[in-house]
Amino acid sequence: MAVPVRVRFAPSPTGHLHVGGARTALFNWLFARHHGGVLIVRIEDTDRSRSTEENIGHIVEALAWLGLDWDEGPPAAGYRQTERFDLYRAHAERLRAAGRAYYCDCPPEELDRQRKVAEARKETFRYSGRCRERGLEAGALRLRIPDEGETVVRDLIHGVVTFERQQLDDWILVRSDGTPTYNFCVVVDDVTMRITHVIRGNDHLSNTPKQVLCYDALGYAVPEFAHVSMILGADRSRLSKRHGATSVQAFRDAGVLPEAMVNYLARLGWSHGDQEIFSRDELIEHFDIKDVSSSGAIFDQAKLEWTSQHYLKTIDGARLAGLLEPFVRAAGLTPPADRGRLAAMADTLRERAKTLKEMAEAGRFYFERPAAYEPVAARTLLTAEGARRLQAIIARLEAEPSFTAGALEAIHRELAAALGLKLVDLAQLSRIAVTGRTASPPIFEVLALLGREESLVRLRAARVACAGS
RNA sequence: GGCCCCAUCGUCUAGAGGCCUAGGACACGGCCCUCUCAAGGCUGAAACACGGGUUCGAAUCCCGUUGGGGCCA
Repeated sequence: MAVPVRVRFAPSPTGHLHVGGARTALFNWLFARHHGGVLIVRIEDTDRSRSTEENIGHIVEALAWLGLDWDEGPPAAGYRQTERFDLYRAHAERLRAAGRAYYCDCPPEELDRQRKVAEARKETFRYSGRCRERGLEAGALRLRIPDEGETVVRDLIHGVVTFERQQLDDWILVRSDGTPTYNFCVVVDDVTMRITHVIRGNDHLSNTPKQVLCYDALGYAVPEFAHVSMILGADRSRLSKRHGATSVQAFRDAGVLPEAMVNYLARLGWSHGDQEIFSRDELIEHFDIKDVSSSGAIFDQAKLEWTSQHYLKTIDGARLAGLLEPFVRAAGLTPPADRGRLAAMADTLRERAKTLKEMAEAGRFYFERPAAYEPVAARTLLTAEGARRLQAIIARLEAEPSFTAGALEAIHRELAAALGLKLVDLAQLSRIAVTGRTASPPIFEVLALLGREESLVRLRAARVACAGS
């Protein structure tokens, strides 16, 4: 491998990290790691009005949460466009001195007028080139591009994409107020950072020929490009807030595991045979940019939840307990001080929840006594007869020395047989008494985890709550 | 409006001319398991946008149409 791979992820800090951005970052990261290359994070903050320090923090935090590390970039200095203006100015000057760029003082109103005329004639607007040979000393700096021929973009995902130069024009590198334009900054940055592969969103494909022309004018080799399709909402339009949660942070706060997010995002538009679940190492091993789909992909919340649940089911118990704890607190509950005990509780919950948030809610009864009983079930279960049955259960449990799930189940079974009932009759009674609900983890495990004392308190309370008692 | 990209089940996709009476996964239905709910197992329904070519043969190649998305401001 002659040239080491150098890729970059270049977010604009105008908001939280969007899942589309996260996927682009992931693909860059996977590409870099697969090839043993370097990933650079660059902050594109030239839009000062919308870029904030806070957002940079959010993006960095979200990347870290996803486990995507970078080799160059923040917090080191020099990786923000606002810190690189000297570089842009120097390159602009070089182009101007070499005659590859020239100043233009055409008033914007005139340009607008021409644009409207072109539009009315159903033509592509092109700058007339009026100032090309005027030798102006100031104004907006335009790139002089060849009039004829075509500019070809070789894309690793789309193949060869051809653009007629007739459709392109002498675009503005630096505005008359001295600020460099987006496309110019990107080229200068990618060149000076020695980027070998530009992996970015499909929305930039149309800008690429302009950039290629700029590389040419600067005398630099054009990098490889890979334009990744966009993530769409259910209506096939670009995924945005109105489609629901779109920021990585929102999914983190909902309690989706980072490995689930990474797995889901990787499989959205990329595949490796029929495999659905990939470990981080498998992703790195199998990832090939050529396998990335060229068509847009709809973000499917249901599949993300399935992926999330898969990881919840398989994650290490101790780690699960650690991750669950803040969600329990966020639900206004107090988790047990004993982490092992929390892990045991989480163990009974893990295949019943799609997110950590759901898990905390589903396990609410572990941390507090039921404040109420599910009304419909209470009406049929917590009756005078229910009270008698509860009393029978209580009597047996009071005498039971071994409070294990196995023993508790045996007790319920024996009692049911003795009373001429089915196990479900007593199990549901205990369940609503202890959890307040009709659905919960296996009730005997719940009782065992709660312990004799707490279980009995709740069973007695339910007996008292029975109608006619 | 011009240019560019895209098009296999509802969704993510496998498929790189014969292996396809189109496979997997999510979601959905049924059955089984079962103390509830889940999870799990089995199973069902569900797609090559349309029209032309090329070829002995096309989901796969070419052209067009339609539809969607993006860029330009």
